[in-house]
Amino acid sequence: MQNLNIYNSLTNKKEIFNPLKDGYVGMYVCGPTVYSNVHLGNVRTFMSFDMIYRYFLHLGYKVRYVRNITDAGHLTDDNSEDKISTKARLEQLEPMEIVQKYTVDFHQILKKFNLLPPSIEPTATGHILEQIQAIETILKNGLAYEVNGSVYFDVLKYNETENYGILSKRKIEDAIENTRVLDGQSDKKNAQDFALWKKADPEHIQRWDSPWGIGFPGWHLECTVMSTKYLGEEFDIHGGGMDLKFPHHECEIAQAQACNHVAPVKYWMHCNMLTMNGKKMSKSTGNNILPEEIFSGENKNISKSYSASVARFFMMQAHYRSILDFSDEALLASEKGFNRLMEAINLLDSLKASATSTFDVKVWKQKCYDAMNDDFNTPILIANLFEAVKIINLMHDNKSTLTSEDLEEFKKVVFAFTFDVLALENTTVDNDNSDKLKGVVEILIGLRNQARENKDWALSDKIRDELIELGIQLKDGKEGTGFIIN
RNA sequence: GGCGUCAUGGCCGAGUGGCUAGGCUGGGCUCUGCAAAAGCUCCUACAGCGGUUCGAAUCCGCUUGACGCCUCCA
Repeated sequence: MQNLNIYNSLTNKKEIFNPLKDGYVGMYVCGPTVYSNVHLGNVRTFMSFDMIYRYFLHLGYKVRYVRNITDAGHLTDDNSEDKISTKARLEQLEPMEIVQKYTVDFHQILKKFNLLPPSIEPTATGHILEQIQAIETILKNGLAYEVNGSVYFDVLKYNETENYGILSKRKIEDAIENTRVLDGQSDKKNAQDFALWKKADPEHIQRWDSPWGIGFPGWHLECTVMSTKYLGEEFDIHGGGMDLKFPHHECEIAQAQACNHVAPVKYWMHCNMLTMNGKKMSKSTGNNILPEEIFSGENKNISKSYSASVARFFMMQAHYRSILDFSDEALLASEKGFNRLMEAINLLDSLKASATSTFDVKVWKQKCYDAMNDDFNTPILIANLFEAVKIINLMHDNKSTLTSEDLEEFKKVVFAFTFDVLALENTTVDNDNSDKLKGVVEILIGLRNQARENKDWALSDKIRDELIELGIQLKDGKEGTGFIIN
């Protein structure tokens, strides 16, 4: 197996991937908080890790991929109620109805973008007991304290022997200086302490019994507990959006260290933000676009609808660690490029082998792997796929050749990267009516060819132009006329 | 205010010292009855200023600008 380099946010360097156990990968990715519809920015992160998951599978690893559903615990701005409870009150539903509604939406959307389901998808509410046990352990280890029915993690105490800020590269002294002023009615000893367990006010709907009274778990604990339970005290990869790096992931490290006395994660991976109009997409600010709006075209930021595959291709054309700005213009360009790629792939099966090869398939194949092995560089991979497009078109025009052995290898690699790794779906292939539709188009092509032989250009052009209006484009080539249906 | 990231040609977007990224757009050519498609080809680059170096988009410093985190966020 070839060396795979991964950019580790913990060290800010690319490192050769060495799994804890040969041939196996344990990967945890922070999932959504299910109190509203996922927007395209959320989708980007999950799509990036789907690509990463798929590439590991392609390389032959056995992967346990855990992605949670956060269905409890995230507080709103006023710190009095969590987001799911707030939404439940607003929509007059049970919190679990809210959770169910948006979990179903989440799954449907990801399926449309062709994401594989994770191996395990645990929920926070399904792991309250484990969270209480973890809190007890942290209390026992002297790194948390109870105040008035709530339990807080003692960041300063932890920082005496460990490094709070190891991931986000913050110095706790700076944080203290900068937060000294805002001193509230908080029970916390220090502003940077975070809640492990919060006492529930009487009106709080989501509530569980605990050794410290009725309450609910803190918002960083679930990931620590669930990753430990399903992947062990140490595991290979932890991923999530860049915006979770601090405080969420920093707190996860602290909690895991406080419980198990080991660094939980070998490689931290962070996907960058999808922006729109230069600003981060976000649920709370409303600067976002929903997948359904992409599919329907009903959003003021786009001029037309786009397929999920085009959106996926658009995102795969940027590196996962780069900020990507969403725009109609960029989507239009991606759609054209995507169609060109798919049209070439549609020609692959009709290509004929020759006695010699004019193109080095082995070198090209290695370039594809080199791109992916360099921290999952999908834009470079796609550039290489466009080199393949050129070869396919040249072969189609009999201007380039491959031996049957090379051709088989070439097809295998093109298919593997396009469909298995990038997980693009060939929307240019037709649906159930295709055979009949194709037959009709073939008849029209025949009529047009007769007209052309008779130099009846008026008729031949009429057939061509009326077909194009229906979205059927004829392509005249040396070997006859082909067509694509858009 | 603190910490951090980024600034590439008309647009999107790769590239951690010397060698064509790629896609989209625009011009020219080949093919074609004419187009389209396809192929070939061309144009406009590395925010600004200074430094290191034989050589920098790539390293260092400063300036300007943008964004992210510091509160829930993928």
